[in-house]
Amino acid sequence: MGITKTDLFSAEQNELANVAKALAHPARIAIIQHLLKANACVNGDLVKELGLAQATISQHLRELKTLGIIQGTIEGVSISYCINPSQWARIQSLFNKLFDQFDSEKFKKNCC
Amino acid sequence: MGITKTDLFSAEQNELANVAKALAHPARIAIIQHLLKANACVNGDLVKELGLAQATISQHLRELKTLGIIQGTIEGVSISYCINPSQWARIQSLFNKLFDQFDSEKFKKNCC
DNA sequence: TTATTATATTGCAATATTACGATTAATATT
DNA sequence: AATATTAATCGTAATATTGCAATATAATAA
Repeated sequence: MGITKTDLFSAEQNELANVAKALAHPARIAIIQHLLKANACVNGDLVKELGLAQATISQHLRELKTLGIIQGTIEGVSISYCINPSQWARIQSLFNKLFDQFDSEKFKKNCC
Repeated sequence: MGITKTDLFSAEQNELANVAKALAHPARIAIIQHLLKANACVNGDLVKELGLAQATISQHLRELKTLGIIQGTIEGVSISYCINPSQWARIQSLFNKLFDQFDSEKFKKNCC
């Protein structure tokens, strides 16, 4: 089918899965890393940085924007993008909540 | 196309994207959470826990196994699953490396 | 052996994703 | 106004993902 049965899972499980999906492409990882490194706004020179077509980059940017991970502000003809700090913090906490469920000590004794 | 141009990106970017892809489905999140919560091996009663068909669960388990996130050991007729602690730690560190690139102080002053 | 139980694999349909050329819309420059 | 620049959107092709019924496989039980 190719369609996910979201109703079977909790809101948090679905949200985490959606965030993970946003990170599930190296181009989007690269875009995020670029914006994190710049520590500020960056014009759409991403097309030159990554080796993908303008339309493709634009599509990846839209996905990240849809999830609120990045913001874009118009700057004349071009557009400046940056990480949305609060959403990025939220994503970090979502992942940390998952990672924190892991107790490595118990696993050492108990695991198959 | 539906095919990712992995050659344009670094090994680490591709690995992180692949790990994110493994987490990019609520059923796989739920499976991982279940195994983390148990803190031990769990027989394949996941089919009853989640509301998906046996074939579907088996497919999700295979994806997680392929990435080394979970392990399965045969236990008579059934199979016991658990988190692979070292791979889980590695995944955690991959994400943390990404999150650590974010300097919230600089963003407060500088962002668009 | 035969049946039962648990899981994996196969095959398929429906939908999603990735990528890009072409086009469009908006602003700048001349 | 005419042209150039930048980025979004549309349309389309190729491939991937999700889900399940049906079947296969493997181990145990009767």
